[in-house]
Amino acid sequence: MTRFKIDEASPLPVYQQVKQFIIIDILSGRLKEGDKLPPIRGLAKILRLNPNTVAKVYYNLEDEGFIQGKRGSGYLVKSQKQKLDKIKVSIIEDELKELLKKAFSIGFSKEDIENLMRRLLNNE
Amino acid sequence: MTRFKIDEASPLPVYQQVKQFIIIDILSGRLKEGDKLPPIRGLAKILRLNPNTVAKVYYNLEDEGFIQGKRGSGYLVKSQKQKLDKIKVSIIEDELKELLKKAFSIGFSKEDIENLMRRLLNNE
Amino acid sequence: MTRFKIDEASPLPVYQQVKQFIIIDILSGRLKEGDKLPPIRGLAKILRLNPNTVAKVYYNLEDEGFIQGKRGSGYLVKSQKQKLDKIKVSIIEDELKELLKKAFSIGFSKEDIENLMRRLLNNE
Amino acid sequence: MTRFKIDEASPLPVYQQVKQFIIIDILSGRLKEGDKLPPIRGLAKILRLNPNTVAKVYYNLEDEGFIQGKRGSGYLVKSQKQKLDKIKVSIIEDELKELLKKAFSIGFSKEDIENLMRRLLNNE
DNA sequence: GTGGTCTAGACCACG
DNA sequence: GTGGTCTAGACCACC
Repeated sequence: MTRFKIDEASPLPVYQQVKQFIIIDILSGRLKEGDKLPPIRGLAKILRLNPNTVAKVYYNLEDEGFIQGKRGSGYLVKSQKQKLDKIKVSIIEDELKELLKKAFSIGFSKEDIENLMRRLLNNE
Repeated sequence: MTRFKIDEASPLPVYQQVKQFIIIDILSGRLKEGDKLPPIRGLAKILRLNPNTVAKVYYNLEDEGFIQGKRGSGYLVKSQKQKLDKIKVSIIEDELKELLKKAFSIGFSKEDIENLMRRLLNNE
Repeated sequence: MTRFKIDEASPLPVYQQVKQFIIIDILSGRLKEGDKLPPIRGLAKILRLNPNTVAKVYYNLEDEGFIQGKRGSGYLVKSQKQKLDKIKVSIIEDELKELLKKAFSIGFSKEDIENLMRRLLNNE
Repeated sequence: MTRFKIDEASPLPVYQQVKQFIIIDILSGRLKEGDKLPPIRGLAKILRLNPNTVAKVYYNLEDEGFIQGKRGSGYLVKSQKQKLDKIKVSIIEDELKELLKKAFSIGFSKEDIENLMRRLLNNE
């Protein structure tokens, strides 16, 4: 469960990476509503991070409504199934929009993008 | 020329934002080989930034081969036409790959993505 | 009897919430001198709490003189009628003083408060 | 500016106390839109706290929309004047409602409360 | 000089 | 055993 690798070289701060991994686990359904997250200190040990760093991840996720801390008994996955699909689509859609905007602004045509997309989707 | 807005709230550092804008201007052809970039202090004043910040952008762009500083006469756009197309494609391709990876990992199917893409390309 | 809801999200610890509810029951007269409190394990089961948590509540209430534990026969409500009115007033008075202090410090006038008070007292 | 005293004995965590003080300063107008907050390390030194503790306060206030961090140049007060009155009223109103609820539930009458209020408002 | 991230580790409240 | 708070101090990115 929650098996992932920290990229030391990444410009993205460690705590953001861990946060991303957990969000993806929730959105993909690998972590379901009511599931218990690993304890802060436990996860910290596994990832060889300082407990404070993992705590920061959990605070963040709680702020954003993905998980819910319970005094003395850990964190549970909170998000309601109905909302998940909407979140998923909007995350991807927003990023894709940005990317298209950028592509157009540097001179890509609609066809260029369609071709690139087709190539990527069929190659991997 | 080079008219853009800094997003104070963005997690992207200011100097990265400015750098992005200039690269896009070059890749799009709005800034052509040999064009003179605005002087550091001038651009800094327009954008209400510290000159150090703009200087950092120019050093970066010079490092990456987009522009060329000339003692006493400012910075000129440098890049050779042949390279531009390659750069353009690889920038967009890399980001698109990342995005697709993410989409798949949270459960999108190939069809989901094709549908989303079609919708975005036709709507705006 | 003693029917209440724990607010998991509250910053107030669970045991404090339970304690508050019982004190209010005593001050309001719903629990009278000599009444028997539910057994620790029984109340814990009803509230879906750890018995330790309920035990802590009872120890606290005993410390503060509201109830009295009797070996083998549970806890009884203890407090003497004379004291109750004084306690009631001082609890409310202390909290109200704090609130007024706060209101004044952020710029409320005496009239603002009187108006707010009137509105609340007549509306609900 | 921002002159306050930490209550070591308070059950309220230090960082919450500092946060409260700053919010009150903003709501009262002592800190106005655009004002610069003391640097994290500076305030930490004055209050004899660890910089991390003050940083937590600032992160919190930023989350709640009261202030806005600017990379490398500190935090500014953000909140828009129009909103302030609304926030002020709702903070006090919510707390007052809770208090009245409690008072009624332990047997206070409307008159009891009006009398208490009158006494407090005229005494101090 | 300023904030952002991270580590190491202590102490306490809660369940 | 679990999270919450706090300290001390390091290192880096940004302005």
